[in-house]
Amino acid sequence: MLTQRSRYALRALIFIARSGGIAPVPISVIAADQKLPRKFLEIILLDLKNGGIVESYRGKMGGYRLAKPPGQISFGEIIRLIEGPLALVPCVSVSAYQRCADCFEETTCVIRKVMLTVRDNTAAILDNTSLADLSLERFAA
Amino acid sequence: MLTQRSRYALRALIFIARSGGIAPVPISVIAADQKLPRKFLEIILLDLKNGGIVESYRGKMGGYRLAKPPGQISFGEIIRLIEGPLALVPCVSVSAYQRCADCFEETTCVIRKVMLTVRDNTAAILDNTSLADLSLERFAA
DNA sequence: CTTATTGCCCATCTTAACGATAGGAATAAG
DNA sequence: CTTATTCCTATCGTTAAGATGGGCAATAAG
Repeated sequence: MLTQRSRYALRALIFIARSGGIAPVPISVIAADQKLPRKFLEIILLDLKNGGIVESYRGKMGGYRLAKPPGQISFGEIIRLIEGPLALVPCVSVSAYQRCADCFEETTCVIRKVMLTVRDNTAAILDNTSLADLSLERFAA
Repeated sequence: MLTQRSRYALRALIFIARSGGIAPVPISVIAADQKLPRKFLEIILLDLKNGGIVESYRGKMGGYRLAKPPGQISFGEIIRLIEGPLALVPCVSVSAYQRCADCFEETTCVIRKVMLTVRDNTAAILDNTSLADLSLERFAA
């Protein structure tokens, strides 16, 4: 299961993408429309900013805007940034590889083989779905 | 990421499957061979027992044995039992469906669509891999 | 310059889950 | 009876998750 943070991040970004103009979207607008806890969302958007997914503008007329074209922001990137690796075990993570504790032989580990397949499938989907693929459909989650 | 519990469960079950005889395998043997914390493993095996995956025998010559043929014990079943649903969001879980909080319209939610695809792919892999598919290869995780 | 608006930073809080360990009761084999 | 084993209950420390509140800093409008 994803954490709330990730779900909130996805919803906020989709909302921003759909509001997609030149003008940045203030956090209060995002929170109100998507019914997300305002203060909590602040922290998440800050992470998204530090991760290079959104840019922010302070002061009057400020808010948040996508830092890249929506087609270049994939679900995979968002989830990796907020949630961590997509992999179910550390030894099959591409972005955050780590040998499993007490692993005998990684190359022949059958658990690893299965988990690697899962990871590759998951990554293929999430990395190939971007904020541009969402059209105008309504959403939540 | 899976929890340690799930990894331990998988390793223990694979070990039992490979030791696959009539005699039950005592927890101490599993823990020693797989280098798992004995007491912690106890709790996990108890869950596996209550979940109908293993059966246990007390007293001398006691231990654990698979409750079904290895071909009928899938990774999916094990992980669902120990870890919870495979789905990344509650609204796409088959085994533990739950409407997402603050969801507007489930049918048109684009996040849901993507997550549903991921879940189906993941489930297809994990439900079609069983303890019988592991042959004699060495493993860890 | 003043002021309203907005993001940014810091601190705090509660709750639950995770990972793990300890001790003793039940039970079965010899 | 002794010994080996599972089962049950309790406990513990740590961390993450989810969330809120207060005030500072920047910035644009007037």
